[in-house]
Amino acid sequence: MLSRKTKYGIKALTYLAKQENNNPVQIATISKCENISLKFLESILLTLRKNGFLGSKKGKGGGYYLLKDPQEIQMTAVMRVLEGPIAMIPCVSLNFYEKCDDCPDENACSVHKLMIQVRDNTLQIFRNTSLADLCNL
Amino acid sequence: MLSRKTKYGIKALTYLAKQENNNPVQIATISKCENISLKFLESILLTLRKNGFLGSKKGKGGGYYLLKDPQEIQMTAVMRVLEGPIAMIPCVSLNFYEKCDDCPDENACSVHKLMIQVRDNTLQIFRNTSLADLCNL
DNA sequence: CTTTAATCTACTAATCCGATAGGGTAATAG
DNA sequence: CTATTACCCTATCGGATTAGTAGATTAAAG
Repeated sequence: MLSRKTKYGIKALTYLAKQENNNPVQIATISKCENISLKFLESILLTLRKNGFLGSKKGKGGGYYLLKDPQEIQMTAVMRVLEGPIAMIPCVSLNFYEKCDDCPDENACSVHKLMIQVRDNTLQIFRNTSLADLCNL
Repeated sequence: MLSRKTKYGIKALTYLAKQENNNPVQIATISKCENISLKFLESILLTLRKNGFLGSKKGKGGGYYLLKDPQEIQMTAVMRVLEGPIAMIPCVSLNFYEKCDDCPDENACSVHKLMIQVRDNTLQIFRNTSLADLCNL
């Protein structure tokens, strides 16, 4: 399941990408327009800033704004920052790999092989989709 | 993330499918061979039985056995029973649909459109994979 | 009929994680 | 200086996951 965090994060990024200019937008504005809990959105935008997606400006006229061109923002990067692993199980994760404690041999595991297929397919979709694509779709 | 329940369930099904004959196999046997907590596995096999995948036999010489040919068991069915929705978000789920409370218009939602693609791809993999395929892979 | 080997059922518990709320701090514009 | 806004820390609440415990039920074997 996709967490609300990721869902809200993507929605917020989309909102920012749709702005005409790249002026700072207040958290409260996004919160209202997208029906997202203000405090929750606050923490989400913070992580997006710390991971290089967003810039921020404090005080009057402040807010958040995109740091990169929406076309340069791959969904793989967004997903990994907000949701964590893209794979459904750690033993097939590229960036969050972890061995299963019950599997003596990964290559003999039926679940492993199945989930590698799912991962590869999902990965391809996210790689081929940028934030700009999301706005146009 | 794939739950342990699903992972163990698939492993157990695979184990049963690999048996020469279709004689009942005890929970304890599967539990030991696949390193799965006995009581947890017990409840998983129970749900698989209640959903028509497995038969059971009580008493001496009892255990669980497959009710269908492994080739007839689609991974979509297994996933839906054990894991629940295949989609990453309820608003794009075929069998577990639920409207998002924050979305006034689904068709305008960027997350929605993205997740439909992921769902379709994942679904295709699960549809094209049977329990027999898992054993051979 | 008794023993034994299994599944079945129900209750409980620990742990973790998602989601959200509260309150205070820091920076910035006017 | 004051209002505005992002920043940061903490606590909480609920629900799902992953088991563990105790006993009931059923069926086969002798």
